[in-house]
Amino acid sequence: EMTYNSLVNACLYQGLLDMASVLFEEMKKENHLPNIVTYTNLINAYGKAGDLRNAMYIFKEMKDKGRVPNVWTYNALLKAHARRGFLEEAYGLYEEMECAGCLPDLCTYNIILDMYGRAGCFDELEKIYQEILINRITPNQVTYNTLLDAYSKNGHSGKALDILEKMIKAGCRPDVWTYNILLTSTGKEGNIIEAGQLYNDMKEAGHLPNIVTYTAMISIYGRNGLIQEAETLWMEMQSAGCLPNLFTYCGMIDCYAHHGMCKE
RNA sequence: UCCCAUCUCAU
Repeated sequence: EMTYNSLVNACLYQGLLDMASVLFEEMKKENHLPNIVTYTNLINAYGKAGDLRNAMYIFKEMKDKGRVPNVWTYNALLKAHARRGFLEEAYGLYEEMECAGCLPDLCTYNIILDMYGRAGCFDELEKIYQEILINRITPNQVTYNTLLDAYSKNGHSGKALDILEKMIKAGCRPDVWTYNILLTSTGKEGNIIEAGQLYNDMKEAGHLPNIVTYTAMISIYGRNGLIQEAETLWMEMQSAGCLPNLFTYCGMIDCYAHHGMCKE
């Protein structure tokens, strides 16, 4: 039974959802009851795949079999709905968890904040943020990054700066994600110099750029015809031991394609 | 109050 749980979870960890579900079914046929971690991981995997139907099915099944969903389970299901844009359903789950005696944690709130941010529902977002404070939960880096991303993506750069200030005042150090969010939105607004400045600030603050940073910067330069700069970063990235991924290649190819350099 | 799973960024 422990072996089955481990096998299913190992498959999920490797992204082998199909294999995991085969083992999961086999496990049940042999009358082993999957544990809550296994159920939660499966819900997560289906959620990531955008497969709400199966995520919900697993959730129902676990309840039928007497496994009691915990915060992690609800968070997984919540995120699955949030990412598909099912705001009402997600909020329903949030209320359901309260009824089930399952207290929302900061992850729960972060997921909901992210959901409203993506949807551009700022009134709801503010309401949730207040709820966090009322419940005397201390926002963490993820919370601030989520808020920053929500506001800066929607053109509210002034509000985003307020958040950043709040974050720092609260003693929460901006991390790589924070910088990535800031430089991406700054670049999209056409402030290329400022984006480059943020990139330098980040390094000076002792943060190593990651693949997301490089991809964002390369794309910013590429969109603005600064091919040299994009190429320089491309090489800098490799010498830093950071390998380009599909996102990075797309950024670089776009850069060349939009400036009549198809050969490259 | 053993161990394992959940939240935010780039094309």
